[in-house]
Amino acid sequence: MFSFVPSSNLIMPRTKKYNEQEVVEKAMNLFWRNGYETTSMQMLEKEMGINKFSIYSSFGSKDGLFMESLKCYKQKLNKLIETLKASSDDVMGIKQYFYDFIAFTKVTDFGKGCLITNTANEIREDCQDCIKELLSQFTNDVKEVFATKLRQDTTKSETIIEEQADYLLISMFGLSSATRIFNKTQLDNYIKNIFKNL
Amino acid sequence: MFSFVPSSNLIMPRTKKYNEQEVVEKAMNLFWRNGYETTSMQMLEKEMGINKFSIYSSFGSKDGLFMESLKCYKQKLNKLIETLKASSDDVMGIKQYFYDFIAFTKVTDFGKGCLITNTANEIREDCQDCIKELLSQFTNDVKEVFATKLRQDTTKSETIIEEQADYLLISMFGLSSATRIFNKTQLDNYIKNIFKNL
DNA sequence: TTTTAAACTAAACAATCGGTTAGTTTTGAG
DNA sequence: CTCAAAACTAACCGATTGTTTAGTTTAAAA
Repeated sequence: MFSFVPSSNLIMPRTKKYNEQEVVEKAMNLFWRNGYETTSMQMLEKEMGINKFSIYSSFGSKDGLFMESLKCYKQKLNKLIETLKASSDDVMGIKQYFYDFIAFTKVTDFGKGCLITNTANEIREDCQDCIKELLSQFTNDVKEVFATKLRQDTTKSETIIEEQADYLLISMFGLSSATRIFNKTQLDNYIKNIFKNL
Repeated sequence: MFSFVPSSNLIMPRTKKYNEQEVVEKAMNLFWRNGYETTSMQMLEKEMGINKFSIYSSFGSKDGLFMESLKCYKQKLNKLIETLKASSDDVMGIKQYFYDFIAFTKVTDFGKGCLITNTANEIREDCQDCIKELLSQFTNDVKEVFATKLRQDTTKSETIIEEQADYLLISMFGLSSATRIFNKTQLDNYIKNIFKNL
């Protein structure tokens, strides 16, 4: 949750020099590149361009900032999902979503993978429930969108739909891992093969 | 590198109470479960059952211990590769390797993923070259074994071999990611679909 | 048994971690 | 203008990080 926003009838002595949405995006990118533990408050201060005090008054704690970063990440990812939902193509739409994800993770030569899966493993036990929850929520959403797309082919049984949706979902995990290591040609080739039997 | 081993003509006042191979394996498992940063020397002391001093005299630093853990991990992974090499099956042999990997990562209900890919993202920049090197070395090895297996089908062109080997390699990355999140049924289903189009 | 050097224990190291707080600056309502 | 309260700066907090070191124990060679 973001910091307290005063209502207009109270006096408002000073305005923030920074935009919380903007700085949280910078924090998100830092977590995405370096993971949770490796990203120190010092690094966050520098990257976000604001003081520690400001970070704490806006986000409460490092964990709080990280959670806000995850929300920010998820919002960006949701835009890709919305594009997929809006697409008139079914299987080809999903394929395009795979390509969109590569572009989304790209930094210079390689991608940053997926922020959630990147950090899910290293996070302390008391935060794991939260991130696991976020992850399962997200995977369910994506799988459902995949399934809806696949159902446009009415010749497919519901069992097959379920199976193929799971298959595509896990393939997405492979892709997100792979963006950090493999080049564009290899990734394109990977996607081509994934969709061969759909 | 392990600690100094004195030659037999020197006097040997006292023997180590622990076996370096054994304790490095315990360290490896801890890194595998928790990642690099989250795993503290304190946790390592407890898990390895030896004192900090002993860890430092044997492995020099936390980084040194981690590198040794990676080597240990790679050795275990190599055993799976050797099994695959020895197999008379070609594509089915690779499929079995996928199943073997799931069993390899399994802890209780879910898997631990791949130690290298789990930690590659969170590691500090000065260590990244090393782990990236290890990773690319490993991926090249695995890809070559896959390619050799695929070549047993002489109807396939070298272009197709190359393409399919890459495809299988990246699919392995997906699998390693997926072991941490998806259940056995979903993983089996995933593997089934991967091999459908080969 | 004596000797000696490595293995061990435990306390302490500086540095950094996430987080706080006292004090100053700023700004807009009254 | 005045002034109150939030935004800001910077120094500081205890705890924990990885690492070292002084001192003790131990076991094998002489």
